[in-house]
Order: sequence, then structure tokens, then C-alpha cells
Amino acid sequence: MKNIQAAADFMTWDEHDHSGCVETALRFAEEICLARGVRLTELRRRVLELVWSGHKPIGAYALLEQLQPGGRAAPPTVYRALDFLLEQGLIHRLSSLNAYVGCPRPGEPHAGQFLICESCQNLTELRDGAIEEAIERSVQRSGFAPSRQTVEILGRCPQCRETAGEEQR
Amino acid sequence: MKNIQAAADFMTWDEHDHSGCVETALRFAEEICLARGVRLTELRRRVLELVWSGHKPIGAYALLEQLQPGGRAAPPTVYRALDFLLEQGLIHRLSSLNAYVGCPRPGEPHAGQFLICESCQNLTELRDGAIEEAIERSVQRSGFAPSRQTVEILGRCPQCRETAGEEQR
DNA sequence: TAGGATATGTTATGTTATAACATTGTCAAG
DNA sequence: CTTGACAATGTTATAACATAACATATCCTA
Repeated sequence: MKNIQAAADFMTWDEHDHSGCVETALRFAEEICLARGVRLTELRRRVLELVWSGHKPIGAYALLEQLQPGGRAAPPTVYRALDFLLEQGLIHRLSSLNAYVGCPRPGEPHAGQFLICESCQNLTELRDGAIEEAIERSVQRSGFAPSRQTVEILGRCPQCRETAGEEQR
Repeated sequence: MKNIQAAADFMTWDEHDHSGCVETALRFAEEICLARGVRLTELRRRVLELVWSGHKPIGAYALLEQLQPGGRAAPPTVYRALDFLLEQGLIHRLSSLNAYVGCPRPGEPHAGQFLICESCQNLTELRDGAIEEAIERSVQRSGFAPSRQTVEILGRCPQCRETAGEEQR
């Protein structure tokens, strides 16, 4: 089991046929949950699907709306599903955006490194060994026992840099 | 003008006489604002002082309480002061905690790297060139133009690791 | 000292997240 | 197949974090 977007050391949420990703992510999630003996219930599956459906990070309340167009579900419903998916490493939370994205490498626990475009909100997840090692070394020196890393870089993606002064895409 | 906590490539908010830091931070802030022709008003000065006063990251509403024990000031008051201090690089915002800390290297613009203890909330700010370079290289490769970085590592500090199973300090 | 710019006060509300408890679903042991 | 324990979800309320919009005050300069 490798990456959801085949062989890459990074993954950009734009400019590819995304529909396959959703299916693949759901299939992987099922395998992983089965192997671990945890339950990917209908609700959790649906939330994971919604997280993957867009090409962009999505907030909990936006998920909530999409979950029940009528507006029935309450916040804890979606937050509990998100908590489960986070625990299982199936999604990431971007704390600088208060938003969630699907993890392209579920089953392979890792701290994501994210490039977030301030203009179009498009996202790239990196997996840069050099960054991880540098952080690892620094953390070791300090005697600190890390449990969770957040590396989020905000800026402008190449596409938005070209169309410099224009309106946001 | 160097670090507020003299010569160090990192700064830990614990285990040192902190009272001097507050004074030094305020003095630096005054110099910097004067040099830039911006106004360190009484309110802004007071908020900066409160941010520095504790040894831990502090939230906006906690600041608000300390600002006016009677409870008069409203949120925008403190958020505006925080925005100013952030703009001037006098404090950092920790997005994984929704909290603020004084910047030990004001006047020397930089993206902080933080080690945050989940047990005692104690904080260490790193300045690790290797991490910065690794990120820089990775970001360059992607064609991305970075504007703001967030590197926050949650875990347990050396002190809390010793007192493993015990109650939080 | 008048007038514009900057800063702060005030009221209301938006956005994100969780606490606490009730109900329902699942599954295995008897 | 039913009972009981645990896991998951529903429901209501509220906590925690943040900003919009407009009024007032303060500061500085021409």
C-alpha cells in the first residue's frame, strides 16, 4: 500500500483527476480499519468521503452542512467522526486554518508538512525527509519527546504567483 | 541588540529568572517602535507586558481578564493590540494552541519554531538554521512563495518526562 | 486650533469546539 | 434469542476564540 496519488514525495490537491483519489482513500480506509479492528461506520465513512471530495481543506461546519443538507446533524456528530479519522491517521488537521484534509499516506504514520496557498487555498502535502531529520535532531538536543508536529507554510502557489494582481481564483 | 535571554540559539520559558525578561522585552519594544515610527501606546505596552509576564503561552481572553480585573475591556481591545504586536514581530501566535507568546528576538524578523509541552505548557522557541534551510529548499522546489511559517512540535519536556505518570505540574 | 489620521470603546455577532447526558446500535456470553 | 456491556450517535446547551461595524477619543500637524 503506497500513496493514494501514486508515486510521489509530495501531493498537490489541484490539477489532477481527483475522483479516483476519493475512491482509493475510502478503500484504503476500509482496509486499515479492518486490519486494526476499529469500525469505519457509515458516518465516519461519509465524513472521510466529504473531506476527500473537495480539492481544498474544509472546516468542520462546512462538513456539517454537506452531511445533512436539511441541517439536522449537530456539531458533535462531525467532530467525533473527525476525531476518529485523526486518530487513525486518515486525515490531518491544519491548525493554521482550522480545517481538515485527507491524508494521502494513511497507514504510514507521519507528520505532514503543508504548503497552503493564501490565494486559492490549494494545498500541497510534502514529505521531506530533510525537514523531518532537521526537526528530529533539534528536538533530540532539547531532550523533548515529541508527539505531534505541525509544519504549515502559508504563501502563494505557482499558479497564483503568475496571475499576480488578479482576483483570487 | 541581541536576544532577550542573552546568548542562546534557543529560549526556554522555564527555569530562569523571568522578571528581567519582561523589562528587557518592554525596553526593546520601545526602541523598535521608536525606530519605526509606530506607537507603542499604553494599551499595547500593557498587553505586551502581560504576554511576557507568564512563563507560558496565553490566550486572548485570559489577557483580557488580566487587563481589566473588573471585566470592562471587550475582545476587540485585546485583539487589536495583539495584531499590532504581531505585525511588529514583538510576539508570536501559536496556532495549535490559539495562544500568544513574547518573541525573544524582536527586531530580527523570523519564523519561530516551537516546542510545546503538552503536560506543563512550558514552551521553548528554537532558532534552528538547519530546519529553516530544509524548509526553504523544499518550498523553493515547489515554486511556492512563502509568507508565513508555522513549526510547532507538541510533546513532553525533559522535566515532565522524568515525572512520568504523575499529575501535571 | 481645526481637521485628518490613528487608536480605542462598544455592541453585536460569527466561527470553531466541547461538555454532559440520552438514546441507539453492535456483538458476544450465557 | 436475550441480556448485558460497550461503542457509537443524537441532542441540547454552552464554552472558547475572533471579527464586523460603528461611535468616540486622542494625537499630531499644518
